[in-house]
Parts: sequence; structure tokens; C-alpha cells
Amino acid sequence: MLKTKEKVLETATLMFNQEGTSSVSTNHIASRLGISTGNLYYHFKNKEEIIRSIFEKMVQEWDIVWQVPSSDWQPNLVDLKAIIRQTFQLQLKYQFFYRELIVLMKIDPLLKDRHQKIQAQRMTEQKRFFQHFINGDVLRLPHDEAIIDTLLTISWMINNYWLAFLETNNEDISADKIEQGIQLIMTVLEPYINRDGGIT
Amino acid sequence: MLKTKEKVLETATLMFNQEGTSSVSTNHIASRLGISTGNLYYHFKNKEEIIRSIFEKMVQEWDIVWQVPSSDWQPNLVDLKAIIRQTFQLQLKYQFFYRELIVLMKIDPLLKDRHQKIQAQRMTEQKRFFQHFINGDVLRLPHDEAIIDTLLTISWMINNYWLAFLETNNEDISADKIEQGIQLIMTVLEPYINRDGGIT
DNA sequence: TCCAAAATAGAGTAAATACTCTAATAAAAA
DNA sequence: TTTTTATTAGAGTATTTACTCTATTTTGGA
Repeated sequence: MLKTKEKVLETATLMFNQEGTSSVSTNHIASRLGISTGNLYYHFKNKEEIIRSIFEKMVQEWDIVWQVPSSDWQPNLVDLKAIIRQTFQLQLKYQFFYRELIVLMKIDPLLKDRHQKIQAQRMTEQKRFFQHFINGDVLRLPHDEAIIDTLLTISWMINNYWLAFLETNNEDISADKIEQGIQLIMTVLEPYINRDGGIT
Repeated sequence: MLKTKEKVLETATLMFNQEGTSSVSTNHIASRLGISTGNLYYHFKNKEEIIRSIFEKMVQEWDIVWQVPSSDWQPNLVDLKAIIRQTFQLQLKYQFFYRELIVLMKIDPLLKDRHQKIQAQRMTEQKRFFQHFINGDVLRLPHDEAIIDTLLTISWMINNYWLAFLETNNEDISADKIEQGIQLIMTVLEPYINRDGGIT
């Protein structure tokens, strides 16, 4: 059975996803859980600390998804798609973050700092990841160096905003829609995929 | 000189952009403007009506940007870039909307309905717009029909989320960054651009 | 000039929010 | 067992928020 602290994070995440952070008060969270506000504040200094803790959980799960399988791993599109798929699933779990990030960072400078650090790290990691695919001859890029950054940025954006985009279109998110998101990224990379390397 | 009603919308927009809608109360807006709350509520039924009015203004400006210049207009990349540039500028002016849309729609079902209608309309318009470019031989697409929708979706997403993406990266938005956003979209279209048609 | 309608001021309020404080209970350690 | 520490309950509070109400002023037309 989960400890109170973990239960708060879990329930808060669900409620934030459903109603948005500003509509969900600490009192709401406590009463939904059937605990007292005193208890909730025993575990968390304030609402922002709850949000920051959720962020840290998300970061941990994200890191697991994106770690390179092993040192002798051969980059291929099937694995890439699997990773993108898992990233989409994480976004689903922590939807509110992707929706409200900018405002949340405005309200909480600590979260802002933390996010900025993480984001910078990830950018570097992803670039290295991408390089694997070029070195592994799965992707073949023009001499123009800048194109790597550009493609990476676009892929990142699709990966980050596809679900939000669906939401603004009032489409509900199904496994099928996630595959469509993967497809979008593949379309961007398509012109640069080397048909000889990796399995499509 | 602007009427009170217009001034409220203008000031509210600025404040929402700076601090986020949930941090800006109707009292804040009134006092920033140096008017009474009574006065503000004389012009607007509630806070949501303010937000909806701002949305309508944004829609109007957007429509001006995207109307096809004239019936005998020849599609070309220079004009396309100009339109994208103006769209980015609109996003800058109404930043808070792009950041908070999903939550705002959750809070206000009227806004949600309205946005959904507008969004659907625009999708159709943009598709027609895109078709101009194909018919005008500026773009050449593979027989695969689905690719049109895919490219359109990706372009739309970049156009809608590029500035938000920059914000999460803590980069401030300059004219230069806007050009970079245009470049992103062009990179996506690049493999399908017919070098003979239109001027790059 | 007069008057009805439009615009404004500003005091007032119910509800909600984030959080504190103290006392009680449960769990762990000695 | 006893004692210390970790949890929990729940009443209480200062502040804020969205919004109302009434009285006053301004404005534009007849």
C-alpha cells in the first residue's frame, strides 16, 4: 500500500490532469483522499512543492525511457518508434504539465530553474541520440550541418505538442492517435532515411 | 482615445500575457486601469466574458492575415512566409491564449465551443490554401494523398507551438527567432518544393 | 436647456484559498 | 514496557476573488 506522500502525488496528478492546477486546491486534494489538510501540509510545504515533486517523478520516468539500451546497441527505427511511443504515454500521464508548463514556471521560479536545467540536459542527450542514427547509417543528411538541429527541434516539438494539439481539436486520445503522432515524426525524417540501414 | 471597453481588453491581454490568467484578477485589471470594479463589470458580465472577447479579437485579426490576397493571386513562397510571419506576430500579441488554451477551455465551455468551431473552419481554409500551392506547382507531392494532411498538420503545429517552445527553453523571442520558426516550416516542406515554381 | 440613458465609483459580501496551530494518536526504538 | 518520533485530525484564519448593489456623474439627443 502506498504511503500518504505518494498517494497525494498520485491523486494530485489525476486531479490536475482533469481540472487544471488552478481549479484544484490543496483542500480539494486532501478531501478527495480522505485525509486532513493538516496531514497534507505535514508532507508538503505548499502546493508548489507538490507540483515540483510530481515534476521530479516525471523526470525520472522520462530518463528511464530515453537511456540508451546498451553500449553495443545498434540504432534502428523500430526502437526509435518504441521510445517515442513511451514518451507519448508519459505525456498522457502528466498531461497537465505539458499544458500548463509556462504558467507554472511563471508562478514558481524554483520549478522554472529546475525545468530549464533538465531541458538543456535532454537537448544534449537527444542530439547524441540522433548522432547514433547518423553514425549507424540509418539517417543520411545533407552536408548542411544546421539541418540536424532543425530536424531534431521539429521532432521534439511534435513529440511534445502532438497530444496538446489533439486536445485543442477536441479529439480524444487513443492508441491509434499516438501511432499517428509517431507517423508525423517519421514523415519529417522520411526524406533522410537511408533505406539500406535499419528496418522500417 | 479608446473607449473603456476596449481599454479593458487591451490591458487584460497585456496582464494575462505577463502573469497568466489565473494570477490576474478582475480587481487587478480595474485598478491597473484606474477604474472601479463596478465600471469593469458594467462592461463585462464576468472574467470569462473578457477572455472570450479577447479571443474574438484574435480571431478577427487572424482572419485578416489568412484571407487569400485576391482571386487571381499566384501562390508563392515569399507570400507564404509573410503570412506565417504575421501569424507568429499575432501569437506574440495573444501569447497567453496559446499557453493556456486547454485549461481555459476546461473552465469555460462557451469558449471551448467557439474555439472548436473556429479551429475546424481554419483547418478547412488552410487545406484549401495548401491546395493552391500544389495546383500552382510550387509544391509537388507524392501520389500518397495522406501526405498532404500530414504536412499540413506538422506545419500548423510548428506555427502554433514554436513560440511556446522557445519560452519553455527560456529563450526570449526576437525577430530573429521568428525567422527561425519560418525556417523550420520550410525545412519540412523543403523535400516537396518544386524548384521551378515560385521564388524561394 | 432638460432629461433619459450610459457610464462610473466605491463600499460591501459570500465563498474559497492556502496555510497554521495544537492536540491526539500510531509506530518505532530503546 | 516506556519513551520518543512520525503521522494525522481538524478547527481556525488572514487574504483574495469574483461579483453585486446603489448612488452619483456624464453624455448625447430632443
